[in-house]
Amino acid sequence: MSMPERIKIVDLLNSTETKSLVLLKGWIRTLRESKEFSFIEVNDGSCLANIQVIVDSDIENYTEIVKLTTGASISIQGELIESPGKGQKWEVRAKSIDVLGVAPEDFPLQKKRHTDEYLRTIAHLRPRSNKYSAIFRIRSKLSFAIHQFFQERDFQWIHTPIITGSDCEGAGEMFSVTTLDMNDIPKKNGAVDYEKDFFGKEASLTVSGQLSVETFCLSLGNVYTFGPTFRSENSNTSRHMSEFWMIEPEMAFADLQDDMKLGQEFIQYLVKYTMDECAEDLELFAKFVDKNLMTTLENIVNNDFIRLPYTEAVTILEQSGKKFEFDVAWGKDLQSEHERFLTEEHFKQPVIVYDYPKDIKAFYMRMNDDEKTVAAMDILVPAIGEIIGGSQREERYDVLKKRINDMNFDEADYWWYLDTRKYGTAPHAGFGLGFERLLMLVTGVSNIRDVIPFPRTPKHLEF
RNA sequence: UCCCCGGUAGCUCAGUCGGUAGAGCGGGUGACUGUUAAUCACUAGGUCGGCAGUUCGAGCCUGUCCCGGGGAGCCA
Repeated sequence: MSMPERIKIVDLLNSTETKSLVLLKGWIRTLRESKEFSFIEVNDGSCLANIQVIVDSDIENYTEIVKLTTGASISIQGELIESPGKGQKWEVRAKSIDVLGVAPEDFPLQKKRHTDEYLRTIAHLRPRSNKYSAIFRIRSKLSFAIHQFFQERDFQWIHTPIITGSDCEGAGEMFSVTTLDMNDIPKKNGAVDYEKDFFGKEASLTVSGQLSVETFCLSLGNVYTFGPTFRSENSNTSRHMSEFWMIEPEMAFADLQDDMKLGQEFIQYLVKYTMDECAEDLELFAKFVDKNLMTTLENIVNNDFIRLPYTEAVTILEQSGKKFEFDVAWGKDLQSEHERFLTEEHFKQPVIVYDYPKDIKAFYMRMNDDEKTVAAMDILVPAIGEIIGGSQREERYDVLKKRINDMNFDEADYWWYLDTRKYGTAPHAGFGLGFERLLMLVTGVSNIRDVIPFPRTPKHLEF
């Protein structure tokens, strides 16, 4: 018989019939040895479950095989049969096994639960564990679901630039991009002479694709970005990273109500998608990471989000009788503890707070008729807090120009942004959703560093 | 950046009043033989985060630095 093609373990486990000859390859998760025959559990990353391989002692390299340890990679040819043992439907009776790569005794992953902190120090090996392989399969599936959601609704995916010369993105501290010799920086009148730099001007990594994507919104209609985003804030929390992925939809001829509707539908779609398409992986999180996970997810999918004007949110907080570390007052931004009270204790479900005081929000948000608030909205979810921040954008040329001047920004920096309002302006709205925060919501994982392959945070650039 | 907690074997942790180091898992060796994080026996394995100090004596007390975690701010 000729060498069969490699079959993935997920396909073996979903098999409906026995197979006389299969070829599978993977990494040993555990090996139970005896003199006459042994059990090897093999995982190839195609699914959470392992397949059990039976090795009879009469195969030629038996003594070599039984000395293998967790982590070794092997190639197995054998027969797929119904398992006579309990606990699994199928198993493979090996005819021959080739060792592809051994794993010496200092292999850092063991057949037991490790802490997330430890696994973070071996981020190159952690996807070989059950929990992390599940996270990264879900991450991949959800990335696809994001495109599917928007493509089904005729949103165009726009690739906004990673390197920006715009110092007006205004969403946080930026990383510089330069080819200047840091040991010999050219100066002009005491300041860095950026004319000598690669782009001939100061350049940075993007903190948001929003301003760029707005120009496409006002031409292609409904658009979105999905890509990496960089912020050099010195944030040391379980919810922030220096490099993360963000989704920013932007809808033409849309107002804040449309924006809130889209935000809710988007989150519900993605949660539902995970429940339907990643059920086996999700079960691991419901069992070992967050016992209430399925209840939380079902609550999100089955109920409309609460829509709450900022002013009413302040009233609720003031009348709650709850002692907060930070005072609640109209005009002040809601603190984490306030947001958590609203979504976790008071409503016990996602809450959309909207119409915030203008002084605590960005210049591009649309001024409401009361001249005191802007058409902004934040979607708050239990355990994470803010997962979406969005707004209807100021489309009125004069009003936008005045806001830019009132905030002492240089109008010249915003010439192309203002142009979009000068020529055929139109109402539009959008939001930003942190992809990793969504993954935290869906999996119950409590530290954002554990839902991205190699986290970048202040003072951490390993791997 | 600020506040709090922690750092002991490869991993997870215990360590009493300050008297010089322990367990489980993992590794090795053997037994068992349809197991399921198998089980049983034996065995190897330590700069107690670094440096300085107090003390006859420090894993334990003091100072300082490094690292990790939780919370806050900034936000997604």
